[in-house]
Amino acid sequence: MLSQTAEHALRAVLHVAQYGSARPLRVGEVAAALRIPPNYLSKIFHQLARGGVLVSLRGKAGGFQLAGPPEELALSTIVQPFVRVDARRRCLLGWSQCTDRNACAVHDRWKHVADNVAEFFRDTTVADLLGGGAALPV
Amino acid sequence: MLSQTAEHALRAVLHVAQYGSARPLRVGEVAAALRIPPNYLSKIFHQLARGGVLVSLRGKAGGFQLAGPPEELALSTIVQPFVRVDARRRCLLGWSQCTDRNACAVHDRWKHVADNVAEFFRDTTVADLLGGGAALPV
DNA sequence: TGCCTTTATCATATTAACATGATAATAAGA
DNA sequence: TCTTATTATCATGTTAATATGATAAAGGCA
Repeated sequence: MLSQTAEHALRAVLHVAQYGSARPLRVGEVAAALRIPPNYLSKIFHQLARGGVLVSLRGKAGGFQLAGPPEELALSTIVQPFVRVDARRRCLLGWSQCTDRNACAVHDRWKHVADNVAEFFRDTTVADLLGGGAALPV
Repeated sequence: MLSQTAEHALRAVLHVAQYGSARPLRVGEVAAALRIPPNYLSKIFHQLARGGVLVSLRGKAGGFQLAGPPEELALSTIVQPFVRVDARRRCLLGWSQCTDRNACAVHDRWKHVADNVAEFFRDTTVADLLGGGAALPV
């Protein structure tokens, strides 16, 4: 469902949201906690910073923190830089001209399912997940 | 959502279902109609035959046909040989031990969405799509 | 049997995702 | 200013998905 990279991003942002409110978290700390290759996570964090999800602080006592309140951070925002927005992929059969008006054979049935997925990512925030009381996986 | 290979499989099986009732369709015909590389489709068809979706006939007047009635052919059956069944992937956060009892932070919310997707593939048949009257994309 | 057409299979190339390693730039503090 | 800790960036390696090319095997038919 999500690429490995997007999954790393999601887990890492949740980690920062949970443990990074007092001080910025270093890439190395987060990478070790989540078993993500440090250099790889470094680039993911950099992209998240460019995307406005995290802010970075260089030098001693530096690291990454959430750029805004968890209540306003949707999962779709986190994942967005890592999913290629490919028009072909919006139709199950890869038909680029597939719209409501000009529908492919699976369009109507698939639309409900796809919309459901999109809503999940759009409407679920980091705060929703942290508030639930469920533990974050390691 | 689907890999390129699974998408090819789906489109090709729908094509066979629509045009292959009178006689078997050759790989080359289907590949040309759907703009899928012939050698690539050949292997996809072979896998579909091994998976019981298609039957193959060699030699002159050979080709591929549906192995059973379209009413009994679910999309999940077609796609199954081409999606790796990876336990890690069943949890959005990649947590391999994520179950209803031992849930990750997104488990409950994600479960509904994922179940919805699984139901779509399980409950939608080839007949459902052909009967709708909508054109098949090329 | 011999020929043609088709699927079956093996070998290899291409591309993108995933990951690692090394170095540069930046910031804080002694 | 110098050292150290950190992010930023460049270069490269690895792996899996995607795709191509060539040959082998099988079936139908004169």
